Amino acid sequence: MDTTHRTTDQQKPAEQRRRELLEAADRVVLRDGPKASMNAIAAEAGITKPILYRHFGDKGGLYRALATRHTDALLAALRAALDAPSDRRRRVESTLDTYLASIEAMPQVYRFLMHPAEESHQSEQGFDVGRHSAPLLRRMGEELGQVIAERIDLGAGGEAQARIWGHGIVGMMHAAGDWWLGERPCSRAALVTALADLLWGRLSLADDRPDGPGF
Amino acid sequence: MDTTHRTTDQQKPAEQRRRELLEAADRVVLRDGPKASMNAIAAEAGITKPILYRHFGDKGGLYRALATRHTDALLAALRAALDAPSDRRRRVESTLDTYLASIEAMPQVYRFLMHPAEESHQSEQGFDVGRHSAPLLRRMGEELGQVIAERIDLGAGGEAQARIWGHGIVGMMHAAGDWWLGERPCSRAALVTALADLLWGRLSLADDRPDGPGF
DNA sequence: AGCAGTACGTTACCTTCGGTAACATCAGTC
DNA sequence: GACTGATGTTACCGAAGGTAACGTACTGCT
Repeated sequence: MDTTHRTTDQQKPAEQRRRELLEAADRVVLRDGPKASMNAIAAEAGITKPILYRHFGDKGGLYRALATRHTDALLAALRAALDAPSDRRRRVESTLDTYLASIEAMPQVYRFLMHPAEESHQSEQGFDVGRHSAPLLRRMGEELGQVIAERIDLGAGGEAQARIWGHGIVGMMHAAGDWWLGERPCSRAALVTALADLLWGRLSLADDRPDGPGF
Repeated sequence: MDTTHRTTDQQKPAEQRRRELLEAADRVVLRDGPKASMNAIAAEAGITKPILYRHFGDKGGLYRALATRHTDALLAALRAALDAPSDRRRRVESTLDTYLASIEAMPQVYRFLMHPAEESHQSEQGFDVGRHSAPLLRRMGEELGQVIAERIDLGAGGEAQARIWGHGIVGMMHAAGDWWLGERPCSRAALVTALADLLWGRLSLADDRPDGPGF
């Protein structure tokens, strides 16, 4: 009963502490890349491992908390772009550009979220991100599908179609963005235009090459 | 000099042995999922760890060899679908269906290739696949981009655009397929049609919902 | 004042895994 | 018969995730 007093007194510092730990983890991940170990994170936070485990349960818990911070921000930005008051094409381009700008702005975070042990030459035991990146993409796909279903009249079976498109478009965005971030073969604007063109059916409209059968 | 005799005598069994080991690894991966350990694979092959390391260098090497077997088959199937003698839409649908049929036929292999430690409740140290799934998607994206560039006349800057589209389409296919494989929300044919429709620009052609602004 | 509870923190340890060194064995060659 | 080279073994290392046991400071209660 009277524990409420104590707990409320402690809960604020607890949340605060949690935030500090997450920020420390963030710093380590940004510095050491995805091969950051629990020991390293604990050291950066000025504490030791068991505290991390008391706060986050296991490594997955820490990662989940860490990922949520970033993915929430990304999702909010995407929702804003999706809700902007302009025509459909512009909104698609704006959404694509928002996503690409985000991953361009924080490539370290992005790589951590999406690609586990990228540059670890020894003992490739990084954060097991493959298990968590999928949920992120799923979330984005589901949300986009929902937006499509809400906004566009696709007739019978439109909701199913909208979900498929949501996941498909997110996957397209993700794969193209990932490749682009690695090779930087063109400007962001060019990539956005090309992807929007693809979504706008230019693949079906382009002429065949004269020398061979059409694709 | 005369070592040639010996080496030729040994090289055939060596290749054979390698195949046996790969098949054993395959079995373990299919059975134990992605949490298969080198010890488990060696045990399944009836040998011990160091032999695996002599054959494949490190875990990445084993995985690469293992992945190559499957991805080569997949890529060959995709190439065949891409080269079929029919119109562009049919070929796109056929390629999508080939990919989806492949991952549907061997979901275990697919999950192993794409998702690391999916269902490991303890010590999530699986094959570090996130590092290798990307290269597979990259390869597919590059190949598709090349095919698009070869077959379709996209005017100036067409090659860059074709590469973007290649990676984008592969990403779309992959993400939608991954989601579909997990939830099975519809038939394969329906998924193929929906994705082909998306690629054919139906997103830009559909009407807005009457009650809200257009997407 | 003295006591119980609770969160914080540490050291020391366990297990598992990837990876390797050292040694043993059996084939064919000179 | 000694030599070479591949195949196989046992035993081990280091690093990682994760945990148990213990100590400590602060709190409110009696």
